[in-house]
Amino acid sequence: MSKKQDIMAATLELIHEEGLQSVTFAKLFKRANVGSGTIYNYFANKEELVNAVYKEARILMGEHLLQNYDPEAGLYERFKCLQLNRLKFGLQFPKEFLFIDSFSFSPYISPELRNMSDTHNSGEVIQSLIMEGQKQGIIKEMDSHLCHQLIHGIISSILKGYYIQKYPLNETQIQQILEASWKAILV
Amino acid sequence: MSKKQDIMAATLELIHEEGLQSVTFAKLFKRANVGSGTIYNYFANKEELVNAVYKEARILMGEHLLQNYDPEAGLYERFKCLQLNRLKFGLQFPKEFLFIDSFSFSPYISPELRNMSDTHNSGEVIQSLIMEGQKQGIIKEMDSHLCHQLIHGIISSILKGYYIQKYPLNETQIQQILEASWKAILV
Amino acid sequence: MSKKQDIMAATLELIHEEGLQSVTFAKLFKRANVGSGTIYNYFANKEELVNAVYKEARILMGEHLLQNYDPEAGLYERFKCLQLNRLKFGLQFPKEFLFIDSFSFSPYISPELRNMSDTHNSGEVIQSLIMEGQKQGIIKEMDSHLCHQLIHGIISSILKGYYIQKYPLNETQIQQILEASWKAILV
Amino acid sequence: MSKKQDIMAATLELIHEEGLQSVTFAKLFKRANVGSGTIYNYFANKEELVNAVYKEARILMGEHLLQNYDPEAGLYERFKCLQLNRLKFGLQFPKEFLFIDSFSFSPYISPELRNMSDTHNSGEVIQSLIMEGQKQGIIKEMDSHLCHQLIHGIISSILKGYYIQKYPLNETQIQQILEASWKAILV
DNA sequence: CATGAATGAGCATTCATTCAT
DNA sequence: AATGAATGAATGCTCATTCAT
Repeated sequence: MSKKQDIMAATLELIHEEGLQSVTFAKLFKRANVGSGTIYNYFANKEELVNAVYKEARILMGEHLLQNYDPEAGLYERFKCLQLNRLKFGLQFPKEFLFIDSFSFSPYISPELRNMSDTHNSGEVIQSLIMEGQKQGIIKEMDSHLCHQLIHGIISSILKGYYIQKYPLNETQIQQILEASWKAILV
Repeated sequence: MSKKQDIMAATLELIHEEGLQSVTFAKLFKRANVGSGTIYNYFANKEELVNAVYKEARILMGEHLLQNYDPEAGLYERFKCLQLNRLKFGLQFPKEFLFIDSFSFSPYISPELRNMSDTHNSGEVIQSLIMEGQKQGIIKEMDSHLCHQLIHGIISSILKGYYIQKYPLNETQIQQILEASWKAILV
Repeated sequence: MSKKQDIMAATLELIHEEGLQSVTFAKLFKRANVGSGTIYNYFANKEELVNAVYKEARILMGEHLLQNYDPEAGLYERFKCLQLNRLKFGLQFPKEFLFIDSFSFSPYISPELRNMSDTHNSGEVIQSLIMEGQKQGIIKEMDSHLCHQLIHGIISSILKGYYIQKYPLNETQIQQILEASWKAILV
Repeated sequence: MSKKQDIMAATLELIHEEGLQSVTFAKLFKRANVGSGTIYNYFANKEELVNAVYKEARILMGEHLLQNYDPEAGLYERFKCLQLNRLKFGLQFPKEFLFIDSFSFSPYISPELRNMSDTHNSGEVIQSLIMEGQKQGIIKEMDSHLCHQLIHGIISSILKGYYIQKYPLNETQIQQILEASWKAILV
């Protein structure tokens, strides 16, 4: 692995373990096993580093959100696929998921980055799915952003409870969550 | 207002505006209009101060969560009351709500404080409401903590979207959210 | 005991226990059981307080150095009396002795105070005793201040070793010390 | 000279001039001509710095105490050599001598360091010299630590008087002191 | 590219001192 | 006379950043 990747991996780990506020460069260099000046060959400063880590995590998430997505499938099938992909991403990449969740509203992340469209524009896919459902009279008429936020919020919240071991998340629970989030927005 | 309250109010404001990591004592003293040593008459260090602010916010929230709660009312009525109280608390006290939301899983907050039971134990009220509904065959059988997390998560997520002005939250939207969170957990 | 004496006693105790550099007013007020402003009714600042404590210790020592001194006694008798008084003072008042020993050369103590003549001028008594012995050909001819310093130094040094329990100091040892210091300055 | 040595030299100077209690980092950095953070590349904190300076001074003293010491020489010759070495060390290195003298009983110096054996164990050499003299019936029978303390005390005390210019210390005085300290412990 | 000693602005915290009560 | 909350200059220390090697 390159020095650059060592540094970014160490950054993500440390933020996950201790929170951004206690991630010092001293800890970072020790963890990444690089000299203290090395980072400045790759990043102009701490903020750029954190933003790069954020961007990488967003790209990774974007790659997962549309996996196995079949635009030809039924509305419910497509909905379930999107929700499941998000949930599975959170289960597989907890550090990345939490990092994105925490920093998406942080002033530390540049606005352009925060609003970047995920690979393949998964955000727009969800939005149009919602509007399509509403046109068909299946999904309740409401502000599509509100609706979007609602179903994302369920996944985020469930994952956070899982991370702190409030409950297990096996196949049964996962199906319950997908159904619940679907029923929440039906007419 | 006492100096102690000045300090705590300034702390909450600054955390809301810039995040904990950029709350320096210099900013704090300027905002609270006190001398730099004054805080140490009330708090041993920064961590104790933040914990005190957290505790106060939790107490405030606890006072709101069970307002107008009628234990004799119907299941749905009681559910709506609890969800509405939480939503209204978030609307009325955005700083306190976000602070609690962000720090409830932070190592900065002492475990005892994090697990404090809210005034009147609103948490238990919700848990038993869920179990009551499950016994009656109204609410879907699932891990009650999962169910609890799910309905809280909807409120939190919706509020965060509102705070960054993704959509308005007036009476129509509020009713939609209450219904959506209810339908999500029905059988 | 008056507040003023409480403060001075606490000061001496704390200097003895932890050294001047770690004697803070906070510790002082706690130990003396007075309010933090009280000291300023008696002393303008910390330096004045320490100087007052020094002066009191010097006065106390001065009162002991000439006890039972018989100007009519023989030279050796008088010498032994002076040395014994100094030694006994150190044994009876270790805090005062060490405090005087440490601060006699410190810039913290005002020059006037450092050079104060002890009650009854015990310093001059010793100096003239030395010169008298030199005139009689009993005490070696040398700078009288050097001689004075030499015999004082023996007592100081022996006491410091005793304080840290290097050896006991009972009647046998005391007699050995008096003899040793006497022999040191004989012709 | 390296930065580390610059810092240690400045520390010793400042302690000598103003006492430990007034050695602030601000003064230290100015005197040593280094940046304020530089010290932390070498010492974890102020206490470690002072201890390092103490250790260096002790090592320097240890190197001087046994200079020209001839184990085959007569008892008096050896005694004079040891006393003279100590006295000359104090004359040549007043800062180091006073620093060691003041801090040897201070809680600021770690116990391990305080009890370090000087290079070549000069302490043990003196102890065995005393015991040898006692066996031969030349030196008075007394606790050997007491005896040791007595002859060291004379040198320390004389040096302190010299430092504040109470008297000169040229060849005549030095010989008087060596004789006096020898006579003090004879039978 | 990679390093790490050196830096100094900025930080949390301490503490002698003041002053209204 | 006695108090202690309030103060802010000063302190020890941290840490992102620079730069000569």
